[in-house]
Amino acid sequence: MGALSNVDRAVSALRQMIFSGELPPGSDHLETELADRLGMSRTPVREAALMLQAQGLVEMRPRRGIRISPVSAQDMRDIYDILTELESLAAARAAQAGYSDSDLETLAAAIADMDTALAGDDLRAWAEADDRFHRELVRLGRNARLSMIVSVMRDQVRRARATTLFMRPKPEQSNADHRKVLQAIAEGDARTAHDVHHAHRQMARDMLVALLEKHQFYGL
Amino acid sequence: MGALSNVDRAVSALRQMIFSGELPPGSDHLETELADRLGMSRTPVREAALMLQAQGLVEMRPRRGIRISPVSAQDMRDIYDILTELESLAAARAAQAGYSDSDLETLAAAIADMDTALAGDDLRAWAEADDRFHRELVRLGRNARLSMIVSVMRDQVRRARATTLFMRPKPEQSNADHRKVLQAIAEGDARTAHDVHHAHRQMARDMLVALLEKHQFYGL
DNA sequence: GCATGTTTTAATGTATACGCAAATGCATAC
DNA sequence: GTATGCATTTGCGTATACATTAAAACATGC
Repeated sequence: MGALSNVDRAVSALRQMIFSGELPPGSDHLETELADRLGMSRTPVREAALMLQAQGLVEMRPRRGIRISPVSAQDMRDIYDILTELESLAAARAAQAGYSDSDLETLAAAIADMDTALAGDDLRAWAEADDRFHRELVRLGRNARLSMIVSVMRDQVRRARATTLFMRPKPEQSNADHRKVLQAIAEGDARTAHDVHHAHRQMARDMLVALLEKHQFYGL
Repeated sequence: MGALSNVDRAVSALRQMIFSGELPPGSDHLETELADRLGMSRTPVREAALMLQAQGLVEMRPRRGIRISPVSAQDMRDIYDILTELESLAAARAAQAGYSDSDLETLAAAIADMDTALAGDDLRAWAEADDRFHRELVRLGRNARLSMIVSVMRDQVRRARATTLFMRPKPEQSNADHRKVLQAIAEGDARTAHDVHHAHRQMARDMLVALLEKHQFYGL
């Protein structure tokens, strides 16, 4: 009942190492090396790698090792395009679902937290609350598959954002958008929820891609 | 250099068995059973199952075996929603890409084939050409990740369509939509390409879901 | 009969063994 | 110095062994 298998541990550990930069994008690692590092045999490492491969975090290439996927500016463009469409759909569906104000508390709280973080210049806290907002938004859209796809895409975005967070303009407009989306959902206005969120994400996309291209973060 | 591994073979074989109905939705199968059936050991079967699980075709549940995922009407609704958004995005991007008429030949051919099939009442040929049209459309959108997600979703749709193909109205309107989309792409009209395709898919969704619910194909 | 605790069974998760083939290094020829 | 063929190494794909542990079967008490 210690319910977490070695495969689970390997998945978490590898994700952690990837997001922390301990395993840099583009680097190769032999199955044996990772197995030793994680203190287990090759089998669970291979299975974990297979799962991470399905999510686009690594690529397994025979004899060259497990490669941590690089994320180019082009990748980020593609990913944001998908994210934009699917999150906007979720926003529309959430509006149609007719949630009560209490159902929407989590969203409101996330917005408030972003304001606080912004006032205190705590970008890390802001990013966390921003993530929380978008995660909850998608959850409210009530489409399990969509949630899963979006979370995979968001993982990729997180990798890019880690590097660009401190070089971009303070996201002041951002929260105004969030508020509009929340209001539209509360009012059951699917069209507005969709369109506002769509524009919001498209803006974010253009900004991030511009930064990535300017600084040539091809590896990350 | 007989480059195809047992894992590859297992993936193809299992997919084939799933789509053909040899492994019916909702049925459970032990790893050992499948391994015997495919004439290999458990290892490649497990790895194949892991991949198919990532695509939502099976679920691995400890001690209960590998379950072929059932697809409920609700699942189909969710899947079509995703498909609709992503294909429409692809249509818009294709329109923006400024393809020449010769680039769009494959699309035109698929449409022509659908007409022929319809005239000859060959629904199977129609379904094949329809698939071809949508696959090419997505490809023209030039977003590899999006293509991958869409193809996973389409796999699920295919399972449902197999059963409903012969009980629905002849898809006569369908090709008119296809033509409009093609024309919009040729003219570089992203908005129209997007909207027409969006409406097209939404219609298909409603029809399929209605059929599934009417006939209670919960298992499939 | 039904519920509860105990034994048995067996499917899985993981480790390990091993052959093959790809990559690497080396020697030789030009 | 470069190229070609051969030998060597080694990482991976797969099979297999085995301990763990959830589920099933069973027995026992009410």
